[in-house]
Amino acid sequence: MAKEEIANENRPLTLRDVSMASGVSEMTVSRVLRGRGDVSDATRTKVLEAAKMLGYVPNKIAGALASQRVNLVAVIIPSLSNLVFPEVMTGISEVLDETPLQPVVGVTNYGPEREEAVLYEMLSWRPSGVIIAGLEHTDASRAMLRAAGVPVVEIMDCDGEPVDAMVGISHRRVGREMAKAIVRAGYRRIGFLGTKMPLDHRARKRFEGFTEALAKEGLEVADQEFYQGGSALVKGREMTEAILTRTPDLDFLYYSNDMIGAGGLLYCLENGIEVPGQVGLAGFNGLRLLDGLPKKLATMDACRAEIGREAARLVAAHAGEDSAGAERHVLTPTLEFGATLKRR
Amino acid sequence: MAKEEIANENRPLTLRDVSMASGVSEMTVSRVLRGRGDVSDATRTKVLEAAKMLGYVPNKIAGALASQRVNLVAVIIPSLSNLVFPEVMTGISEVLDETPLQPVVGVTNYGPEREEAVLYEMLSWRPSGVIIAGLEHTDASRAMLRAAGVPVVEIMDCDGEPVDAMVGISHRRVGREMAKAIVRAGYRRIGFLGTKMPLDHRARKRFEGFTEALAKEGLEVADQEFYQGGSALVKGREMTEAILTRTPDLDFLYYSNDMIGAGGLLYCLENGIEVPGQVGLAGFNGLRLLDGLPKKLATMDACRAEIGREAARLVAAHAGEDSAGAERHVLTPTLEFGATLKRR
DNA sequence: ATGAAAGCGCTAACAC
DNA sequence: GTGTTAGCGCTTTCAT
Repeated sequence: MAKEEIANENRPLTLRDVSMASGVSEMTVSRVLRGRGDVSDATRTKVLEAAKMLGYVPNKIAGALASQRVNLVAVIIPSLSNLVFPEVMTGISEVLDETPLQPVVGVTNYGPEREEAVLYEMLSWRPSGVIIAGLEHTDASRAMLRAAGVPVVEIMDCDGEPVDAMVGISHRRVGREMAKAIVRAGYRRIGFLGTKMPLDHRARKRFEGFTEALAKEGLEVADQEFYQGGSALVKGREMTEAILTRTPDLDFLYYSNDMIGAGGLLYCLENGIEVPGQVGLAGFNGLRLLDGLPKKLATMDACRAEIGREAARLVAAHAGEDSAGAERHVLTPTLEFGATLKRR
Repeated sequence: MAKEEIANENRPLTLRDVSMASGVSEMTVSRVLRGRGDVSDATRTKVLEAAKMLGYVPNKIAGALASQRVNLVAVIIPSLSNLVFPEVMTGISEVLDETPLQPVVGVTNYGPEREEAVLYEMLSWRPSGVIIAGLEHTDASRAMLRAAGVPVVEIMDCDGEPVDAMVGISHRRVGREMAKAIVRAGYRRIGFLGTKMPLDHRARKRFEGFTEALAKEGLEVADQEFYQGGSALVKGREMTEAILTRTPDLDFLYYSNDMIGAGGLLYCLENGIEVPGQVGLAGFNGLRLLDGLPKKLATMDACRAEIGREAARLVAAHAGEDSAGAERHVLTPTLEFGATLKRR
């Protein structure tokens, strides 16, 4: 009944409503609700009951404006459908769950302009920190990140200069290591299959590292194939068929991600191509999702969850400061031979 | 230089800074930046230049408090790793991109208490709408949704009573239709394989619909197997082996999702079990991700992207109102026979 | 077309 | 332990 008396108007409840319902000052109500400062048990109980009865939900907008504090961390990633990014998110959440901080996700679809817009939008909410994928951003984006006055952590990649802190792996190195392992295993006629996306800098760097290391061995990529969109598994099949038809003497196929690698693997198995004897295969990412395939694909782990965790730790550790202290964490992916790459 | 003079202190820029830099009142600066009201071209240019030079990013917290408007839509889902939810998100973004609204994601990990906490947190930012997965929520959550005073759309499911609007499919019906198709195709010894999760209400409803329809045909599930965690593809293999070992005369396996179904399919193919002659298989979801498998798995589409789009449309259409008009949109998934279910 | 004043709902800082 | 006062950075409203 008291409830109806008070909440009859259809406007959101405020601290004032709780204050009136409980007969306690707004300030004390605020203290109780935030668990700050000393409040007598009697008062606390009164307030809590009133708030619960009314169904009061605090207004964080007003709170944030008054306190100049926002417990949000902006997380900016290229895509959610890439599988890799949900795993990064999981790592981030894991760590932030132990703190008062909350992640808020923005998705750029691999568009630099879109990234700029998303970043602008998120910064306008004055988050306590920013975690952003990649080191390549527009000048305007970099300027915003620098001027944000909060910890900024660029993740996934470490081939380049971050604005503030950085947590990632070297994709150039991933490409190089894989090339070396392939050559060491005795393969010589090597094909590359990847995405067409010119904006996927990390895939590009892997390719560059790969060709560079091959060059050192006096080799070059014998043939290559690129795709865009569609089901990765299907594309992996199609590209594999195409490249092997065009260049039948290839003895190794390096895929820029595990999904297309899996498609290629299925194609080979179905067409009686012996793996890894006749043709060796390798991908990138270490997706657990694919664990149940007929053969385990050679790959290199992208350290996704760990990158998320470490980035979140950095932001949490530097929350309230104006930077993440320019820390640089370089993780080292391990090569998994699986059953598609000879162990030399 | 003017920049340094003004931005020397290390505090975020405000409208006032832009006002002083441009010699225009705060109010007019605000109008320019929001594109509201009549402002002369000369003034507009002056303001825009000043803002750009300073690198001013508006403070949405203050803006939201003053205008009592927040262009955020809370989207609450159980998980990001489920593959299904990123697709829903894609549908939502697609539609909201055409509006001033922005999605903000909260993840509950299938925990009702966690959902309650996430919802409370998001509502405290006073979003313009809420899109939330499922119809099952704690009493407190339902109370919050009812009291939110904004459009609320419950998605994915339509077997139950929504708080406000609802966009989804009937999982009971999905289970029933699949059972009917299986029986019609002549299968009689039917096994069920699914998640253990007692909190995945939609999986539970599919199972209920399935057994109910079988019962109408005088049949019951001959054996069942449940799993929890781990790689779904691997689990699919393991469970399939287990159930076929225990009950070798099964002639059909119904999986509660496509990933474990795919694992089962791979197991059967490798072990010389003829599909769909000796054993038929079916899953649920219609994941395009799996398109390149050796055989296409029978499944029913969950209409993920379309659900996202429709929910976003509803929220957008009712933005500013205090409900989404209790609309109910029931989508009808179609049965895809693939190559693992005989076409009767 | 532009400006001045008031206040959104909360919290910091300071009284008592 | 509790209350009072004064903003936080914007936008609304009303004046000019």
